[in-house]
Amino acid sequence: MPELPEVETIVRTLRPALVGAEIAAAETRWTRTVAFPSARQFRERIRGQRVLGVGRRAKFIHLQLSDYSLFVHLRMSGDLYIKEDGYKPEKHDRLILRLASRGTGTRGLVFNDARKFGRVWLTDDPDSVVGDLGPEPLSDAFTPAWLHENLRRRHRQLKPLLLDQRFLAGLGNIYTDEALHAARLHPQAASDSVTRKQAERLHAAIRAALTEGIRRNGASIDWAYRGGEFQNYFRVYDRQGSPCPVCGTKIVKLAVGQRGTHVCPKCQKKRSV
DNA sequence: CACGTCACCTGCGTGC
DNA sequence: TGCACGCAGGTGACGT
Repeated sequence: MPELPEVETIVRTLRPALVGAEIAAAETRWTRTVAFPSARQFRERIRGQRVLGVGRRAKFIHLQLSDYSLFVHLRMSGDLYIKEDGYKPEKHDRLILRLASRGTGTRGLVFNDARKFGRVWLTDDPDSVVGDLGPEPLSDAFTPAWLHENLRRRHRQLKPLLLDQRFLAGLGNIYTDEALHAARLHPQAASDSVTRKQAERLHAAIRAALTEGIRRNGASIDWAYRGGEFQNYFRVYDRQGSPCPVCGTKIVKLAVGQRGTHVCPKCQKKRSV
């Protein structure tokens, strides 16, 4: 589920509660959730680690620990939250880190994930997890010139390329559809057909969609507990049959690279505008 | 290299 | 009500 803005929202929520806490023990309730190392080594190594910082790289949550980096990827249905003392593990809790914080009792950092796609890594080599990612779309490295140049370097459909985390890191299905609509580009347009001016529009649209998503605390679909409200401001995503906010034409849903894709057939033409 | 297909999983909405 | 089916904020391994 979560894309960059949802992950950022989670990071901002967790940071004040986690920084300074000590991980007293780990309970692995679905061992495949631990991508690296083995579940047993994970439990051994993480015990006694202190949380020095909480950050984000693309859709990865990054906990800087005393001796390791802990990365969490929520994939489609994962969530990460603090549970207070005395909670009972719930149905889809896959990993629980028991926390010993100054003054308080034993809280838990819980990784809940209905579909079991989410993964965690505990490593002293961050690049082994996030080393192949493209630039952060909200960083200075992501410029209109960079986007234009690198779009032209490939011959790909725009949307699958924007979803490719090695190309650009953080976009998912929602924000890609939203950005392409705002930029008036068709998701199946060839990346090397994008003009300088179109790349500038796309760059601005990507930044705007993500920034707006963060400002609204992300989107909550089947996921109300975060209080995100970006879903109330979708231009095209999940709005098939409803009017385009720009021209009133009915939004159409198609499949692009096996992903549900939402476009305004009038605003977004395959052939350049 | 680009793209299609399937796999990984569970839950929910829809339609019969 | 029951049940089959399709679809879901993601990614990665294949095959062509």
